[in-house]
Amino acid sequence: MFSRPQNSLKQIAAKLGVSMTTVSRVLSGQAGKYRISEETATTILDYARKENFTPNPIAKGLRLRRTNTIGLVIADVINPFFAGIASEIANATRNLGYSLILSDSKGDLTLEKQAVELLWQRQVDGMIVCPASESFEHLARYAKERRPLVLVDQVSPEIGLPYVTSDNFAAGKMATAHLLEYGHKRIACLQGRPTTITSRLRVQGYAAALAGRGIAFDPAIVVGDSFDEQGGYLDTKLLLQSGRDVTAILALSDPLALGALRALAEEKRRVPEDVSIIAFDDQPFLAHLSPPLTTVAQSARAMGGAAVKILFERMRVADAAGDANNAGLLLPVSLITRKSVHKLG
Amino acid sequence: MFSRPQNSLKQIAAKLGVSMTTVSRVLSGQAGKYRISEETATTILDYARKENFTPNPIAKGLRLRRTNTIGLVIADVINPFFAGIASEIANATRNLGYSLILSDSKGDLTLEKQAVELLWQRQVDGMIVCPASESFEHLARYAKERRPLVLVDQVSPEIGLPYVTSDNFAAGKMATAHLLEYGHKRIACLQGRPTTITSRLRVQGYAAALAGRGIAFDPAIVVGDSFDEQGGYLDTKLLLQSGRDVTAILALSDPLALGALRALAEEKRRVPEDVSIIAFDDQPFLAHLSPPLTTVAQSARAMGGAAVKILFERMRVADAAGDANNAGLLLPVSLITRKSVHKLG
DNA sequence: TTGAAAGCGCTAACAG
DNA sequence: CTGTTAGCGCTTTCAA
Repeated sequence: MFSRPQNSLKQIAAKLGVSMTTVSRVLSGQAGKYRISEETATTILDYARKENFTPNPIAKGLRLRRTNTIGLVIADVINPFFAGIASEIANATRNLGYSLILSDSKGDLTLEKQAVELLWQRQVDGMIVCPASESFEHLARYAKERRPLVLVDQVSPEIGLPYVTSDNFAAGKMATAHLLEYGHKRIACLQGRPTTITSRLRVQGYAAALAGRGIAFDPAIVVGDSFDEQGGYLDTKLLLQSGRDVTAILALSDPLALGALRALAEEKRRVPEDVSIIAFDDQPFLAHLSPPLTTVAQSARAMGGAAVKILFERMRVADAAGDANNAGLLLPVSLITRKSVHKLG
Repeated sequence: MFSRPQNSLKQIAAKLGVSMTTVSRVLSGQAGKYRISEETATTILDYARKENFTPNPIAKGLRLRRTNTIGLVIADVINPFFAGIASEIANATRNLGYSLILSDSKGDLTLEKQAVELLWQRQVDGMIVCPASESFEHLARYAKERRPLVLVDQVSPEIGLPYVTSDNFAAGKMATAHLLEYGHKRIACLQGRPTTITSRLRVQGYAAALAGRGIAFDPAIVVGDSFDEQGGYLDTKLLLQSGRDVTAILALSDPLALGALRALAEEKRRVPEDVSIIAFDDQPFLAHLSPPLTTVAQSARAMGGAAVKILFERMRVADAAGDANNAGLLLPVSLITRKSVHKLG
């Protein structure tokens, strides 16, 4: 089919008058180990170089039962946060000599399950998944099977799989504390999908900060059920029209904050004079809004990088009697202060 | 290594008392063709279903010389435009039963070359690449070898490879014409990397629109050499401080527009009253800036989808005496009018 | 209607 | 220092 005929160990061996074995050994850097003569080795190496030959990874994979391939299933590559994770993972795995098979689950649990199964079938040596939803029990069996699999972002410590995520509790608490310091007492929270682990933890952090100041948690101003712009718009609108007297809004995602901004503008509330706002996930454009938005930043790159590190450690000790010390990593978050929080009183 | 022992055709055959061959045929839907008895077929199918068995794709790949795998090399997954393309490609290929091997070239030509080579080595059945730079001559040989490879975004018709990109010339012309209609005559252009095909075509469109109105092309106000925010900031700053009297800026990317906005704010020019601005690539947040930015939208999703269609067509006719009618696709762009263009006079 | 056997390209015992 | 051989899991002649 292609005009460039793939040549093989066998062909090279024939042409050079040596055995396949020798060629194989030289090409896989085992010349030293088998004490193959300098001369033979260079002949082979030169020829391979000239012909631009590399052993067929498919055949290798079949024989070795390892494919030098990592699977990544991600909820939604368009989302810049996930894109950041994916980018970092792509680079890190490449640098380690692995190829990346990417699967986008579109936030759909069924697709996610299929993707994971397909990837194992494809014999990936390891896998990273950003669970699409709040349920990842379907992944539990892989923990038992001791497969190299690490969870990112949406995680559950109980499931017995290594993971890396941000310290979402601290994030919620930190943002709320900031608002509190600036004199806010009525702080609404746009919570995103409440069944989501990240949402729950952030809201818990929010509640903890409030409790620290002796302020009651008011369920009426903790609202929302999606992480997107539309949700932020709608819930802010409802909140404002309900006449609840909030002086600040904590939006648990960037799109949520965008939606809130739109609602606020429509309702003629100035930001931050009338209503302060803090966003989550520091996308570059936040600095360019008016006003520039104060936000809680989590590092997608750090998450991706850490996931790869943990995964490869797992792969290394996979067959060793690894005692599966469950590497769970909680990455720190930081508050980026800009101009969307107003000092009260 | 894993507790779940992969079972194989051989094992199934043994357990069921039939031959591997039969199992293989049934499982690959060839039961009819070989007139295998209803009974045998269902037995095998049931067992496979129960055991959740799927033939090892690696072995299959080795035997069949086709891996059901597509390669994608992309300049930068974090860039939302490329992320959109990647997302669409991921979904489309998945729906067609293919897995996607992703490689991020980081906009680096060397990495891109390596990625492409590695992917062919990995025996991908087809490949899509978004060239990182203005040079893609290194891809020319694949055209000669008649490999299924399609270029996206940054393309060159002469190279003999099928491609899909936006109508960049029309895009530049359309945006400029809009400005012209609104009475602008001194229109600066933040051109991004000028060696880039997309930049060149858009600037040509800009020039054409100007020429259509008998306005001279002034090289002094067509500036810049990168597509990022920093570049937009710097070049706008210089432009303003040089005292050139521009009334509008055409920014050939979103980040460029963001940078321009920052510079404009610093220099106390109001948008759009003092200076109008049009951006490129419609990112969701553009609607949330103040003012909401008018922009030229190109559909990343459409590009990804089209690329996959063309690729699979190519793959289908790869060995047929395909007359290689060079499918080059120019996707239409559209102008999204918001509030950043002021009517003059 | 079914099976035996060869072989895809590679590596790893085992044997010198 | 080098080679022979078996076999990874699959599909496909060829033969029955």
